[in-house]
Amino acid sequence: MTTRKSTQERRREIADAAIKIIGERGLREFTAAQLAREVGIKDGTIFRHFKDMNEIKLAVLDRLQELLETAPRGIEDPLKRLENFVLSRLHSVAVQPGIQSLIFSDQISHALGSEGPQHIAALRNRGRDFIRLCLREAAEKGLIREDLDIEAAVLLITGMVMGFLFASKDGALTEPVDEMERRIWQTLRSMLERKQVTA
Amino acid sequence: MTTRKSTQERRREIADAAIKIIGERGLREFTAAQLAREVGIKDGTIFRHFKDMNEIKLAVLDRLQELLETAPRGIEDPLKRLENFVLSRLHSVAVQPGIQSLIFSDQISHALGSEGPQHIAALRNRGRDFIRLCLREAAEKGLIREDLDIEAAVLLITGMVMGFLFASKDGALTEPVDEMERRIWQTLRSMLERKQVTA
Amino acid sequence: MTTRKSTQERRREIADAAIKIIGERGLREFTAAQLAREVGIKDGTIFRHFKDMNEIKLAVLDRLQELLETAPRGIEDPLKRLENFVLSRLHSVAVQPGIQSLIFSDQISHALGSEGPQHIAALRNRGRDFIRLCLREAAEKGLIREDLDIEAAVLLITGMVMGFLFASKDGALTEPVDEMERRIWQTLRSMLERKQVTA
Amino acid sequence: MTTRKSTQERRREIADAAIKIIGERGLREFTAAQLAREVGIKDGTIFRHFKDMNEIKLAVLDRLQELLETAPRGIEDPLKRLENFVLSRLHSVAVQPGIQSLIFSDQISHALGSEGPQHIAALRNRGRDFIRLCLREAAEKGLIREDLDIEAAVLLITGMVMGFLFASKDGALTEPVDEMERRIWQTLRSMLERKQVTA
DNA sequence: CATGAATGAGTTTTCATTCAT
DNA sequence: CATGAATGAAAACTCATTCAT
Repeated sequence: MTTRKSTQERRREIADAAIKIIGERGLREFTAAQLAREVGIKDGTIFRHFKDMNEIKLAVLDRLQELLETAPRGIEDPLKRLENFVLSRLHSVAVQPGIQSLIFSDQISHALGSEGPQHIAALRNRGRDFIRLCLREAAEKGLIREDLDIEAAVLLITGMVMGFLFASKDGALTEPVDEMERRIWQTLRSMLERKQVTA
Repeated sequence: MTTRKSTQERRREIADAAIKIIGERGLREFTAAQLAREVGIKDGTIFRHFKDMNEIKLAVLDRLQELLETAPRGIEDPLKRLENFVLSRLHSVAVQPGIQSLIFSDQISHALGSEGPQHIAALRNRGRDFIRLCLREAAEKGLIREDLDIEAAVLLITGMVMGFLFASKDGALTEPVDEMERRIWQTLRSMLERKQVTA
Repeated sequence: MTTRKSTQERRREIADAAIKIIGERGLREFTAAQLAREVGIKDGTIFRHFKDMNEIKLAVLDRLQELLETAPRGIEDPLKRLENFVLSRLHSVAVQPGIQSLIFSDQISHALGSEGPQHIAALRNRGRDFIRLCLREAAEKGLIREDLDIEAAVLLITGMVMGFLFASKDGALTEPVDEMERRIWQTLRSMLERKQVTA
Repeated sequence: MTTRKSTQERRREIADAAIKIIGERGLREFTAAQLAREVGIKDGTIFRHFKDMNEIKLAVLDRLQELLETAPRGIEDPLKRLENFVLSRLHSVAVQPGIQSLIFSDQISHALGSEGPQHIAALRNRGRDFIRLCLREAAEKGLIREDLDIEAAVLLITGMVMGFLFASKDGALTEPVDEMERRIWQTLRSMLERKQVTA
């Protein structure tokens, strides 16, 4: 009955199980036993694939990084690139809330110990950097209003994803998720726009 | 050596210690022993003041509610009311990051068990309701652009606080905190504004 | 709201509460807190009246002795005396099962520590002695069959009370309690009787 | 130093240790730590073999049932069957007093919680049922006196075992145990007998 | 590679007891 | 005489981790 798999496979399985558990049930349930049950092996076996729990947390971090590496490239128009990025994040909130939830909670951050905050900060900074770059390019090309405070806008855009995430978690959305996704982008869009357009 | 205090005092001390610990060190460190050490009593003594850990979590919830009950009232201008609210939240992020952090993480939510999400959702919904009311009133009075999508704006504003919170946690602020606070509100402000003004 | 009573009164109250608790809920519930609640005082106060829990157990023993001191005296006919004794025990089983239950369980015995078994044995021996004396006198007076094995009969009679006690606890009585009481004595009676009588 | 045994073995060891401890030292000593010491493992290890203490109590119940399943079958003569049964119980009192002691104390009953009394009652009722059946058959076959009150006799016989049990515990036996066993059955026997026989 | 038994350190909680008020 | 806060020790579990098989 025992399914034998390579360590490589098992490592991914375990990391994914960890993400699922932490995201859905919180850090308190993130135990070797739960992990093992989720993967379908016995708890002792976990440590054949990972030295200790800390190594698993690091693997989780790596996995998250992979899963988030969806920043669109190769699109000419910076605003279009931003739109893709934002919509993809908003969509991932609706589709796999666990992951986004994980990134914007302090759970792993704390779990990882002293280096945790740095790791997680780095992860989040990638998103900020991407947004900042898009905005700068758009500003240079005159695609957005000149007086836009780019730094504030970066915070606003990253925050919006969170606002959407928590609202959907709390059941506080007054409209269907997919409609809301569009409307959020619309609102954001009109904020960035050159005023003249609407004059 | 023994410091004797009333149960009432101890309960508050313990609840505050809980907030501090969860906010700063995460749920994993939220144990009777840590709580006791923080307060300066023995761990068994905790349970002379609280029936069990769950009761402590509920006390934390109450305390959070108290700390957040700062929604400004009595101000005529809805936009001014909103400004006060947003600035106070932004400021509290800078001053006592633990609390805001707590509200926008799933930590207590999970800790509180099955009813946790509801409790926390209710807490967060208050903020949303307040913002929604301000925006509606402002819209009626013609103080903001007519085509503003109020629901999207609610998410955007709540999210902004989070965006600021996480950016400051991550050391991702390019400017000093207090300046950033002002700039964020400015940016938000100009977004809500009637377009004609800038025509 | 506090009722102040003399230590003497409190001691009896506490001992009675102890009997009630141990009899009805078992030794595991016999704690200072439960005792205090039953009596209507706070747990610390228990130790103003008793040095420690052990002293309470000894008081329980004394109280049991008192409650059992109902061995009838002054009746001429030894068989009548025995009848009174047996019926009174059987009746007490029905009326206050806790006490009898206590005497025939090892609960206090164990609770009292190393001297417990002796104390309890002494208590139970009194009943045996009483029965033995009645039977001997009856034998001498030719009121019971000559070939009766008195020692065996003593065990049989004491056991019968237990048989009745446990049957009534287990809901294993096929007839109403009071009828059963009579029938048991009848059966016992006919066993002791001289055979000639029924020839 | 570590002795490794199968869970199956350990479960039996632990259940037996539980019977020994409860029987000899009482429920208060029935703790995971004592159990572990008796078996020679660490206390936490207990819970690798049993979910919790309650599961151990249930195992004790099962084990008791096994140990008591000695009701003789296949003997034609109902009185002979009864004799075997009674003598075997009396004997087990002398040989392994802990077990009988356990069945006629409220200890496990209370320990098992709300369902405890039922479980234990069921266990005791088996004995009663067996005795009742023997007596009924004997009555039908005219082997015992016609006027015998069967229900009273059932109580009397079960009680007798207890009477013997407690007397031997209390050191109240005036004769050697094995002689007493015989004499008790004799006395009982003569009680059941048809009167005519002795006329 | 996987299991299943064992462990040590920790967790929450209970409890007898002390003592300042 | 009574309370209410505090304590130390022990209870019942839990959990990461080790290792013989």
